[in-house]
Amino acid sequence: MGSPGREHMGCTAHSPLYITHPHINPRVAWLEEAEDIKPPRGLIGLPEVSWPGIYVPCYDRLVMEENPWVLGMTEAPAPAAPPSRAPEVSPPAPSQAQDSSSEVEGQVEERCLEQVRTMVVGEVLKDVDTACKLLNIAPDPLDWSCAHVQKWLLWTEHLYKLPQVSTMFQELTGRDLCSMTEAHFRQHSLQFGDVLYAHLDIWRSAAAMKERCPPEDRKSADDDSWSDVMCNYPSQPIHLWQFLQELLLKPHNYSRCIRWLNKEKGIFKIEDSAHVARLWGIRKNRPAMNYDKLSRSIRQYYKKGIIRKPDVSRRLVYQFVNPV
DNA sequence: GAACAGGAGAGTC
DNA sequence: GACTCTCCTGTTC
Repeated sequence: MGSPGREHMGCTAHSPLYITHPHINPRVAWLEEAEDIKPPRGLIGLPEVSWPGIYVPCYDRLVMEENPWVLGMTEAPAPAAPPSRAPEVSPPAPSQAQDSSSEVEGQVEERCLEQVRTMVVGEVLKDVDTACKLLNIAPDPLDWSCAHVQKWLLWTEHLYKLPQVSTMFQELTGRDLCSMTEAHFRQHSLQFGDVLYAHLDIWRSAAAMKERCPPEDRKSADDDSWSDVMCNYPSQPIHLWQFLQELLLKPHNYSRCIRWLNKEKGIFKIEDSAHVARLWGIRKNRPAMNYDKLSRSIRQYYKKGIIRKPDVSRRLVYQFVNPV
């Protein structure tokens, strides 16, 4: 990708993500610094749902709760490899035994880290994919128009509860953004320039990774999210009902704001009306969108037979006439 | 007070 | 013309 600011990203013994992918963001690579875990400035406060592999609590959860195998492997290393010689061979000297045991532990740790790395990178890519689909923008910031940049800024503002920063980056294309250094970002927004720079860097890293690792190679990891992006690009206008279905199909990310009550019947509930309206506003570049307007648009579907109220009408509950 | 229902006009593609 | 946004009034929960 050859973006500025990438030159400093050297590969070090303490940056395993670099080993997996030499262009990965250094702000992501801090993950393995287990002894001094603290998020970089740019990632403080990232919501778990959005970047589950990056935020420290998520990393803990990933490793300890969702993947007990990691814990198990760390606490009880796999048995040592069988001896290569006959049993009568005298046991190794204490120092040798220690060496071989620490070597095995090292290998186990290495394996654990490798698997965690793969998961983290996979999560980052998946979340970038999801955002691309929702915003209808390309995964690579270099391809963004001024409108795409504004969408991404609004999205980032919303997701990470930043104050309004999009106005400070007007009239800039994705290429312009990518040519800016962190100092330039700070010039536009003294307080949050570095945060935005960090997020943009994650996107650039993800795009670089996709370039190096084409879809065929990643099929086993997350083929559905990848094909999502490929099917939705280039940009196509989206209908509200399609957008709602997209959210419903990503329960991992959006079940807190919208979820199925009965998927077979197409009945869903909007749990957080303001959030859904905000997402729709970002998607359509309508900052003034609210639930009142969104629900009016939903009601337009009544006549068209796309959405209706379920037989037992409940607040914030709707039904697709033709379930997914 | 929030959600719901629907009319009406305007904007965008 | 289709689709959505926006504003509005009135009703229901």
